[in-house]
Amino acid sequence: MKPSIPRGTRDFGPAEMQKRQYILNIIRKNFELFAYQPIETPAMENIGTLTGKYGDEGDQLIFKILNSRIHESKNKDVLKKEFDLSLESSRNSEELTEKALRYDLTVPFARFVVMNQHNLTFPFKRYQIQPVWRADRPQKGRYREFYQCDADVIGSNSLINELDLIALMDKSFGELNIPVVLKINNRKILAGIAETIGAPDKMIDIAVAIDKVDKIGQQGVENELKEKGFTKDQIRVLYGAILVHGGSVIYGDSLRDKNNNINSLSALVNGTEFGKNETFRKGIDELAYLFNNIEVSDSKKFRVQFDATLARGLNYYTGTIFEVKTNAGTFTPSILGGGRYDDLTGIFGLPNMSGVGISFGIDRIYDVMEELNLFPENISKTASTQLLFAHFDEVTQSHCIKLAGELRKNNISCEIYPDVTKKLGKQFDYANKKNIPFVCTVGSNEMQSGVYALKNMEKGEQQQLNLTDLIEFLKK
RNA sequence: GUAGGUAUAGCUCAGUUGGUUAGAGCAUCGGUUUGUGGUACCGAGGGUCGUGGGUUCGAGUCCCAUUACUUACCCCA
Repeated sequence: MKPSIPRGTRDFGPAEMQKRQYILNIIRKNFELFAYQPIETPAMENIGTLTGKYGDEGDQLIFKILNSRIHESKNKDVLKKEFDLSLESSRNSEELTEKALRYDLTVPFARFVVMNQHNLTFPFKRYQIQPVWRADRPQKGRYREFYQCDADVIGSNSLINELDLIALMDKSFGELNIPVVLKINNRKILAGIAETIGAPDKMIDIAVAIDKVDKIGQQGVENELKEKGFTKDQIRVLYGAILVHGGSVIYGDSLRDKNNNINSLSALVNGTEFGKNETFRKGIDELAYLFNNIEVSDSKKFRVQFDATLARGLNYYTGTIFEVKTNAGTFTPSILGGGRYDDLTGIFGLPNMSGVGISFGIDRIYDVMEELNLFPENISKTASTQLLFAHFDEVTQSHCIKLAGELRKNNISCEIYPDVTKKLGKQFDYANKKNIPFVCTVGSNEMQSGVYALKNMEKGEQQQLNLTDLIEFLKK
């Protein structure tokens, strides 16, 4: 049988893992620095926990798990009926699939919070680093299994939490050395717009259409809106707010334009029909607060923009929404997403629990860093084995076991060439290929004298050292 | 769901208008070299050309189907 793995999934070899861990370590360190606490949840959830939270498109991308032992069911007639219905339309049948793989970390977190509400101190700040699964069609930067690194705080309405998360993003992307743009919007603004033009349930349609203005132009957006059933009048009013200001959907650009951001916000309130809508004004107020209070360490590396077209497909967002993209290179997918959800726990029976969080997508961060060549050069050498013991027979090999033990006591990473061979060349070649910088050759002479030959593989130099000196030398 | 592209050795790929026994580089193993690697030279193993059918005297090459992979749209990390 030819070995293979499901499409959209990947294996990671040692070289890739070293880079992935480099990214993970920076993010995890910052999560802890900002006082978020770790949790983990199961890979699978009961399917009812997940459905209905991600929007129609999202729900269809949930990986469902076929119930086991359906052949033992006593209700096969029901199963057959359910199966036939499932062939006709997209639906959930708990007779067939009562479990599913998690689609993100936020919804399982909300479920966790409700189940553990009496053991948690609120506001609760948690971080979670685990894989998620989506039944998407894989392509560049899009995987069916990938890691999310989430930081959320739940049980607090304060916009201080948003500022905290912005500082966390700034620091993390700064340390990863990725130049990024943080786009911010507020679902209340989108909701206010939808209410004003008399289509309160079509907020997502509006945002999705407007978001494409860069790609398909104003006319294209208009056509798409018409297709979605908007009238000419509605579209005209919409354009009044969204496109009139400089012809762009982006109002401010970076913190250096802080005033520009704020001015354009107030112009929206005072100069358009939308200003009369309370939800809209609330959204603008919240955004203005954030722009007035954002502090970032380096506004050249970390730019912040208000983007009125930023929508995000997930249903549960209600306030601030975040998205981060890199602005360098050709591969520029979103590498972080997040936002505020006012009532995600309500459906599980715990209302009035506002939360806000972000999710780093390390698989795409990896792809971006690879393209921009942002990994440190020495990354492959930093964590690898320091020394290989080469030998000639069973006697000298077993002597190496003792020596390796001594080195490991001193935290020196080393290994013994596992096969017995007289061919030193083979053993040196092995060290070479594994990037092991030192080889210690142990023959019968060395065993008797206690003085070993230590070779520096890079320089080709060799020196004679006893065990104590050997350890001292390698410790440096 | 829609539209493209690709499939030949472990890997990356050549393979001409259809024509003898399908090639190269890298990798692997052996040798030159039985206590010193990277280089060099010599040699070896490794292929039902994704699968099934068709056209033809003859198919890796042309046609049809099918599967897998891949890219873009949609949506998303």
